[in-house]
Amino acid sequence: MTAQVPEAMSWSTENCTISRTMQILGDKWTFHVLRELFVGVRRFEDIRVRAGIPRQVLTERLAALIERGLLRRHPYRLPGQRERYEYRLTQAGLDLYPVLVAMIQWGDQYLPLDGGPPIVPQHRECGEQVSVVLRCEAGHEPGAREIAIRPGPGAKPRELAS
Amino acid sequence: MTAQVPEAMSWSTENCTISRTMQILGDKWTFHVLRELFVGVRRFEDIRVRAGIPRQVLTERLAALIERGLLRRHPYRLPGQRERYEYRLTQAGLDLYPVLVAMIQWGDQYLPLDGGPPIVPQHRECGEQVSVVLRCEAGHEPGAREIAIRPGPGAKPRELAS
DNA sequence: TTGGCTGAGTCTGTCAAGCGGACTTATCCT
DNA sequence: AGGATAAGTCCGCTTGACAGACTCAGCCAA
Repeated sequence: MTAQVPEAMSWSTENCTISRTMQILGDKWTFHVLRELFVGVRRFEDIRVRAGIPRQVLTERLAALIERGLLRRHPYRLPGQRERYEYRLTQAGLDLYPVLVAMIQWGDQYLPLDGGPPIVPQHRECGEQVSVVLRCEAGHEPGAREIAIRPGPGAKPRELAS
Repeated sequence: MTAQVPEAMSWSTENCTISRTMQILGDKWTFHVLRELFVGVRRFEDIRVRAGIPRQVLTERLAALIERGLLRRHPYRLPGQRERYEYRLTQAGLDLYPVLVAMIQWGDQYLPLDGGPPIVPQHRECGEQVSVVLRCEAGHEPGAREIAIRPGPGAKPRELAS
């Protein structure tokens, strides 16, 4: 029943895609910032208040997301005020939609609220709800137990130095 | 061009599904732990070494994930050793596959490695690579710019107390 | 032209959390 | 009895989060 030595034990974790992605996203606040941008809130002060982030942390996270290419600063000007900047998702940022939608979907299933889901991703054109689906190249849509995460071409054998 | 007041500004963030999901997953280490479990590494010491997590932190994270219902402890016994416990994903945990796969997919696209992807999710039956797809109820598969995250039935108006 | 307002920060001191390394416990083997 | 091992617990240091005060630039109204 118990695999004596799981296959993965022979492979290094140092270049794992999940780790590398988590170095960018893997922070309590980063997802809150992204959520705000995805729902259309783009200004420093609005993001800060809605997400409840300490200013300093927000400053730092926005800078990091810009540096990583997920956001860009965009000048705007309200009538009778000076020019300021808002933050917008780049294509790389927008391509996190599947991650966000998958998280919403999981949360709605396992942490449901009485009143129903508070936020819903929808297709702009038809107004229908959007969800994520797992699909293999052959067109099957496997359930969770039919999937395995295996080493790929870039996998490195693990060093077993003490 | 700039939305003067984004629609989302009128809605509360307090019960947001992403926040609630992030209260469980939103931690630098939790995803590393989940990755190990998804690739089949289940034992405390193996997880600790591979993920490079401080023992204390691992202890705490495993306990939290168990309490939240994503993992369960499962007794095992190696020949000539006493009984110990390993950690396995529950159905709720396995249902995070779409989140993990979406993250791998994003990482492979935007943080590619020379040697190709180090880990690949595949369909056990046919061996083909699995990816996530966004799909609406009407069967369309919208791109990132065709999606909007809108308030749903459970959305609460925001309190504007200072 | 002075003074106030506002958005977007920076500065500062406190306190919790992460961290590496040493120590502990329980069981099995020789 | 002595040693090995998995899974922790304990300890002190350092890093980061946090709240709250302060700054800065440009615009407005008086």
